Amino acid sequence: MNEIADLLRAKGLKVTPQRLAIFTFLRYTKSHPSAEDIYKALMPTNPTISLATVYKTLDSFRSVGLVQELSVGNGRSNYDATVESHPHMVCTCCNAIIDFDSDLIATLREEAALKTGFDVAREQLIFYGLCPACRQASSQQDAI
Amino acid sequence: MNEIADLLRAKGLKVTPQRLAIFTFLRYTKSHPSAEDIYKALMPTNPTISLATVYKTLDSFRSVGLVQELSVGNGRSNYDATVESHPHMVCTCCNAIIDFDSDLIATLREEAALKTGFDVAREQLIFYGLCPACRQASSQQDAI
DNA sequence: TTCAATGCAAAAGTTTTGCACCTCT
DNA sequence: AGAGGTGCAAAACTTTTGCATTGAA
Repeated sequence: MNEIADLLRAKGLKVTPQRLAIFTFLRYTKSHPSAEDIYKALMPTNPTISLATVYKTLDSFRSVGLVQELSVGNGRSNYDATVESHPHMVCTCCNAIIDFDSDLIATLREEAALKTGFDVAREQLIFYGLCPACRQASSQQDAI
Repeated sequence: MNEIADLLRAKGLKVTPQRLAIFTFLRYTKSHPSAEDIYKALMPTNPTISLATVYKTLDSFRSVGLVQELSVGNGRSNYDATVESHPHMVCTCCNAIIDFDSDLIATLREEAALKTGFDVAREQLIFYGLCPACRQASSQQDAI
């Protein structure tokens, strides 16, 4: 009946209202929220949730492979319920983080293993630039 | 005469003993140190240096393009005096960070721009895995 | 001389931890 | 009933900031 509860149970995690809320939120957003973003988003509907629980839960999820933790260099972690390896694009103006796909990842990973001698387990490919909206805003700014 | 002093001056930065020490250290290490690593490494020879100065200096260096700041997900920033875009390999066991090169970066960056519509300015490509030494150590561990 | 850099201490921000209580299984 | 999860407060860590002093140009 409850798909998300089954997913948690399948990973050996107890099903709690907090975990359901956090995972459901992450599953249905594309915003790559931080722990605090998640906490604030869930406050209205889950008034007793605590930030510490959000952190602990995200760590549990990460260690069983239900979410991916990103370090885009903003001093905090951002979370993504899409766990398949994929690159991210970060807007240096509005801080948006968006997903995209690339067929080059496998090749790059092989090259990395070959050139370094490491066993490569995963990767984090992050691109930085201006999103279309911010580019337009800044070019209008230039025209003033 | 002093190549590094000239480099700083060329970027419009005042030349101070602290800046010379920090940049020289970064230039001649391959270890991708954190601010605190740098502070500790310079303490013996520069007993009055402060951690705040290290942070401020690294930020100055970064903003004029003398160093690159990395976020490999260990909760702090690591610094690299090689500013050309290149991927990094991180050992999840001993935390070593090593550089390597790839000709695929330009292609990947083009693909990123095309697929997302962003103006891409830079990227950070980080691979995680086991270095040869740690792999050997862990396989010996397995054999016990 | 002037303006920027330094160093100290305090503050800010994120994440972790200890512990008592609660609740899934 | 028992193992594990939650929530609170405190602590730990990294980084930033304010400000008086120092030092480079």
